[in-house]
Amino acid sequence: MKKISDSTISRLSTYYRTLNRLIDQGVKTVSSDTIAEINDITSAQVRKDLSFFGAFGKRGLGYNTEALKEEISRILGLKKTWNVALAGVGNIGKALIDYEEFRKQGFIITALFDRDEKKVGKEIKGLKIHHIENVCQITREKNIEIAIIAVPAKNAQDVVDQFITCGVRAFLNFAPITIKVPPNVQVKNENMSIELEALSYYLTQNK
Amino acid sequence: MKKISDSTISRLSTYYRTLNRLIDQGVKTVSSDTIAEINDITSAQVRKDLSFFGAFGKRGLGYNTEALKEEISRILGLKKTWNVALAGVGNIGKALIDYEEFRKQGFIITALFDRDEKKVGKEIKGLKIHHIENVCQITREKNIEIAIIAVPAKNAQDVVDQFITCGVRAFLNFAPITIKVPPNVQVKNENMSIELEALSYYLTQNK
DNA sequence: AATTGTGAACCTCTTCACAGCT
DNA sequence: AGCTGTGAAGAGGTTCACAATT
Repeated sequence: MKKISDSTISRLSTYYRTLNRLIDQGVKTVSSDTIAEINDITSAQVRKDLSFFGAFGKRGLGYNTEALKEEISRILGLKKTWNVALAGVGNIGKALIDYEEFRKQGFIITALFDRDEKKVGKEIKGLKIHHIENVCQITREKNIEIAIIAVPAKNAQDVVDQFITCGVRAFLNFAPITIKVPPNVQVKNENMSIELEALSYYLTQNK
Repeated sequence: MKKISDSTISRLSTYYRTLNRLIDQGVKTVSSDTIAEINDITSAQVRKDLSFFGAFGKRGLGYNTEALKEEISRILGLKKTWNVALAGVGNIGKALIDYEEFRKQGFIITALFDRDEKKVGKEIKGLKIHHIENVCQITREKNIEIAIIAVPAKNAQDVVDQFITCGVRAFLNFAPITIKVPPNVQVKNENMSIELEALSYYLTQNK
């Protein structure tokens, strides 16, 4: 399949949320123009993004909200639930365990890992904290497909490498460091300081 | 000044981290090639990014790590500390209060807000939780320049609007919704579900 | 000899604009 | 009449490749 850009994929996610909200409000049909306006983009962008995957609208009418939501859900692979491991049970990690939004979209944190002996063996929300050494055993048992990396920067590459040996191919990385992975593995970064620094840059330029 | 792309700015942040690490290791001089390799990009990209702001290297030699770090720090506006407000003291919000990385880069959370009467008046880490109604008073008192939005999606636009009336022009938004702002206001999004959904897409395509 | 700084070429993403369908 | 789907044009970002400098 033709390579679709990251921006298109992340916009599909926002359309998905938009559609959910519209459906909650009882809206049955929506135009690309309305979706665009809600998300501060152009309607051509919305139509182009969708066109990579098919022709889901009706000319003159727009899109059926329920049907389009289903299509996007299928495209993004949200028809199933995903078993997610969380490595690093610090501040950020603990907050993510309770993060409703993940669960709602079908991402279920089913395994916790840490390197700190004081934490290993304890439970959080009914989930036992495992030592990172046992990553392969647990990953197999729990059928983990995605790992969230919330460990300190200096350990992040190591931890990812271990998960990769166990066959995990998708990572959400919170450590402020570039993780190196082979081409068949995907890393998405969630680097909150980078965004704050962009704001700092903006305010500095526009004093 | 010529408009610099968001990607250039966020790469500057990663160069900044890279330089800090190199300096810690006692490295005095670095080439664009080394910086590139550490961050999995091309050396031309590194040089081009820096060239928008000046000529900081020496041909044949590379860049002085300490000097380049100072330059980037100045460009990004990290020479000062920034007073940051946090709206929404839920899971995510609480984790951010303790997030060392922010403080280290000079982003100091100095005011907390929530709408929940049960939380208002309480303290976390010595910071009193204020009602969102008092946002202008506190924002002025504490000289807030950036606000982190960690409230539920349905309240996010409202809360941002209130901050804008008080003169705040930079937002880090964790709510999974597109915030509308006038052109002189900047919003950066930290939407963790979007990244997970991109991983879900990737795994679904590459089964 | 090594490495920067940069115009030009290239590539990718976005927007335009309109034919085609409902 | 209204709105989609899309080829073509346009804008923007990345990489090339090499002259300039240490």
